[in-house]
Amino acid sequence: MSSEKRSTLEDVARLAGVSLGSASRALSIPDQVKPATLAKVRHAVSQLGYVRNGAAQALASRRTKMVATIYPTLSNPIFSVAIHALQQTLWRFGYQLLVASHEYEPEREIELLRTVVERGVDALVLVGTDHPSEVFELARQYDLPYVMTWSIDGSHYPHCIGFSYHDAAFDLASLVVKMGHRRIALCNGFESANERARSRAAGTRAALKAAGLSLDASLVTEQPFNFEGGREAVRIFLAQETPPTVLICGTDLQAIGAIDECRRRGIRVPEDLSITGFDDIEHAAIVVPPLTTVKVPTEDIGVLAACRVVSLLEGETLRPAAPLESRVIVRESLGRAPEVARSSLDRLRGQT
Amino acid sequence: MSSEKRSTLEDVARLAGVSLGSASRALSIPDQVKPATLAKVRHAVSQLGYVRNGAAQALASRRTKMVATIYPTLSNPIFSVAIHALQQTLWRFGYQLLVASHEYEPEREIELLRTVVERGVDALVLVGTDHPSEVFELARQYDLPYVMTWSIDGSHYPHCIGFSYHDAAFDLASLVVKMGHRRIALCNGFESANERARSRAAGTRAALKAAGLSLDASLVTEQPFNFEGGREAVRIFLAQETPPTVLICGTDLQAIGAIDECRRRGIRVPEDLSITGFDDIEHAAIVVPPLTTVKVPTEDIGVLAACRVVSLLEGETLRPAAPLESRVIVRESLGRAPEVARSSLDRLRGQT
DNA sequence: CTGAAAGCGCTAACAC
DNA sequence: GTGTTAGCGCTTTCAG
Repeated sequence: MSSEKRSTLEDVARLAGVSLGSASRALSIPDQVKPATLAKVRHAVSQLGYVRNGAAQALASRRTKMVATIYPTLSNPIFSVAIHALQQTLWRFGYQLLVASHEYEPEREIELLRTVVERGVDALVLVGTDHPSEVFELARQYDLPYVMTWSIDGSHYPHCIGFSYHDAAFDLASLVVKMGHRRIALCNGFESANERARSRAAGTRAALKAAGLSLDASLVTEQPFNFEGGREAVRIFLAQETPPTVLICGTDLQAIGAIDECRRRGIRVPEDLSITGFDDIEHAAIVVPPLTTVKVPTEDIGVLAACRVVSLLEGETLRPAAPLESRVIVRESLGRAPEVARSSLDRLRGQT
Repeated sequence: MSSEKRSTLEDVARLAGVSLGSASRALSIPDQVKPATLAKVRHAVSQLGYVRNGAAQALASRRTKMVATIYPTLSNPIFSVAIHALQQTLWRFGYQLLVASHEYEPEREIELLRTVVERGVDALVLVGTDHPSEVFELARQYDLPYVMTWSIDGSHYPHCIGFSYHDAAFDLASLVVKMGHRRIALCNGFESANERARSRAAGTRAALKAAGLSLDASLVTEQPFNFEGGREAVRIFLAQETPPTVLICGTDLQAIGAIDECRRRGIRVPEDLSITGFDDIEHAAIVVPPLTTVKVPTEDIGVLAACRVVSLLEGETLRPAAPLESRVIVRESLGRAPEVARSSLDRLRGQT
């Protein structure tokens, strides 16, 4: 139990009166050793408080039992929930999770990946399909299996766990149109290096087009995926000659920020301006007014990505996974488009 | 740039025409090799696309350049922000962060720690001071330096980065008292294995005592640190004969849940019931009504913990850190205690 | 400043 | 089933 120095497998073997090899096997493939040996080894292990040396194991076996995931940010609850699910599930299979985040900077993603490769991981879980080519080169060079999460789109990557942002956005925008909105604004995230943002925009545009509408260029903005991004969008669009009647946001975080900005300015949601979100974070149901948004399969993404990674690591060949479901959640932040002149808003804004 | 198999330091040395040892030094202690050698090695490295093998390095040097942190949960934004700061800062010093969460189960914390030790980490960042004794035993046995975060209390651990939950709670409760409240309810987290929850309760009690008041046992509940916990507290306390006029919550998450529950029930905040939070997450300012809470030094905790860990790892001897600051943030969710009979509430509840 | 060489602790053939 | 042994790729003395 005590032992000043960390004891080694050799100590265990000696104490158990077996060879190094048997001791090793007893620990990693217990059903290939005689029960008696197993018992002796186990006893010695607990007596010495022995703990494997991961580095040595990794060096000799060429597997670290670690998988890395590189996320845009941990500050969006949607991501922390998925990461948690990922971690729990990997853990259950005996794998550790190395988490890193690049805060939406492609350069940093490469750096992180490089470090993580150097540290030694058996596989990668990436967010989205749009990555610098260096990412794929590194993965190939060290033949690291990788699974991509969140997005399932036209890209033909073998292992994607996610849903169609295009379709989800399409469904939501269709509802917006159905509510009578014609002057529709979009607060998206930055589309470069983010196929989810692009798919969302595309899905939105497709829905408008299906209704004979289109997205006015002056009613689209790219903002950070946080409260402030949504606030800024409200400021931008409400300063316009003819403000929109609805603001479609790329994330709930933006939408909640937008709602807050409206409250501060005395803009009523949804009477003066409807607002929609995306993700259905827990807060979406609580904010006032509750947010109309798209529920995405956050938890499942984490769990299924973990399962797939493990399968890949165990050498299974898997066919592409089916897309998961997303669903529009109707709450109060989306209302009918005002039929008449936007009198109250105009009043608030002082002059037209 | 290509190379089918991962190249080794030996390949680099050969290509550079130097010895293995020199190549190794060139990479880790560049200013102890002749510039010419350095250049040759660097060139070979980039030519081969060489990346160190972390496991081998760890095995030989007995340092992994990884630190692990074990958090209660990632679902509280206060934690994900701190973790992000921790990670960024460690990264800057060349360390990787291994993140794990135990969801407030002490048993799991031990398991996680064991795995993390086995994997090999150079140091630990723990949350709070209250941990199963196994945690300390393991840390000692593998002499892993550790720093404890968030809480600074009477416990005499050498490396704590945080603030006094007791004092923070004291300040907040003092304000509550000053606002005229006498019937005060506390929705705390589970106090076992959580000295932060205990300190908060103690601080609250101390403030009441200083005002000649005390916390009625029937007005204290332990709930999970999430929305639902706050909701439940509202249900419990409002069902009472004489409901409280204020609900002090252990986290903003609980407070926001409580506010939501009130809204659903038509209880006005703060007119019928005042509510306070703790943490000052970004949402606290946005919820309606905005939350009176305690701002805690989230970011600093991450950054300073990282710095301290690195210092320890580099062999510096540090004296205990000074406590960080917390500050009461006054917003609208805390109002004056109603002077008169709680007529409106009573009406809502049907009968007294 | 550099080269040679001895491990770090474990796994994975390979014989027995 | 079990013991033996040769590395895994790197760091780190120790001479020179």
